[in-house]
Amino acid sequence: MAYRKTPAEISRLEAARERLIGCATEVVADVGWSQASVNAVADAAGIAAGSVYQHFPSKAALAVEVFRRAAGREVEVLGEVLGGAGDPVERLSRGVDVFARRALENRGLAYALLAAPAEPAVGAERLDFRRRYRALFAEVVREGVAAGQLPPQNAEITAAALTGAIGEVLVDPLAAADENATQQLLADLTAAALRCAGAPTA
Amino acid sequence: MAYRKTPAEISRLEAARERLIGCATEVVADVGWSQASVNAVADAAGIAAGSVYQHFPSKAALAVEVFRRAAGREVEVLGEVLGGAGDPVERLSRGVDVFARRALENRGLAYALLAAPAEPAVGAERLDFRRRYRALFAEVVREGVAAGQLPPQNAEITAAALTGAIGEVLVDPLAAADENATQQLLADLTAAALRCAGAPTA
DNA sequence: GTCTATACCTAGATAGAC
DNA sequence: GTCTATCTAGGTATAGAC
Repeated sequence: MAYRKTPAEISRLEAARERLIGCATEVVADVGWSQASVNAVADAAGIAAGSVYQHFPSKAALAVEVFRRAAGREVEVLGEVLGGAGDPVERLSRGVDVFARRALENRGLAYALLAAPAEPAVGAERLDFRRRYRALFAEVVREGVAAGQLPPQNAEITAAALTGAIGEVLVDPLAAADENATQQLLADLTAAALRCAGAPTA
Repeated sequence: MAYRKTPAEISRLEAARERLIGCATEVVADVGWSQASVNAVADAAGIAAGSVYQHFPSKAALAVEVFRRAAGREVEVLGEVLGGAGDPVERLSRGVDVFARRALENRGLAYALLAAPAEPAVGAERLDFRRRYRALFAEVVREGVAAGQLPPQNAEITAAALTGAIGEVLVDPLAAADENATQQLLADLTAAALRCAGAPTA
């Protein structure tokens, strides 16, 4: 009788847990937090509802983990683009484009991350991550101001406007049905974002 | 035995209904939709939970009425400012200021209207009203473009950015603790909004 | 018409068999 | 470890007394 779990046992458990998180993410992207009951998630993962509690102490804990994984990826990608090569305005432009593009490519998940009704624990995470998005935008705006590329401004407010604008576009279910519309939408959104930061219009 | 309600009866019923809506609005502004149970609302109104159903067929119907009243007031006020006197850029500036100011003055209600988790019926109303806000902003932006005061742009996207920026500011619980901070916040927000629409910076 | 009491449903969580 | 069955809590809605 083993007093510790063997490496094989651990990795199997890890795998099951990861699988559960992945399935839960799909369910949430598909039907939203409010419809993602423990039963629905367990069904999607092909396990019994009770078994979920082998991996997470509560539904809220699973939901938070799902949120953190997905939102964390977005913060990472956005951070790389905004902190990457090029002058601040170029990076801002690419950042808005990338953020919006990724969201439009996975609307269900983007909506769940940005706006969909969720339990308080997830709501708290959301506030935290929105602050992170805004902090990333704010930093590049500050750099642009420092470099003389952008006029003096409250970078935090501008960052909030950028985050809000992108979110608002996604919330509208009518937006961007086809590929051409998406391209135009991204162009218009990027233009509005650059104006918002005070960048000279092209 | 009267076959019809007397005027006195009707007005008493109306009054009770209005009172219920008012109390429900306060509860929602105070604790949010998710915590505004029928019991909580009935308690606030000083009636029994069951009596709520004398005035509304369901909790959802009451919630929708609460939302419509409150959101309708905001649309009306915003519409008057944006459609009032002055050139388009002036009106836009005042509109952003008024919208944000009213929201900051009643944060609980503003949060409930703009962002707080809510049941699907309320969520649908919210989408509808956000579109109305955006339509109002978009109209004045179009007028500004037509008048040559603003550069050519997608007015819908700009309007979404304005709505989103204001909403984003409100969601952050850290913002505007004191009066001075509120004034600065409004100034910064208005400046960002005007830049977003391409108005010449002051 | 309003209250009290309760039925009923949904959904999260648990216990014990296998 | 996973499943089945069950318990429980919270909240909407209803029934019947007053």
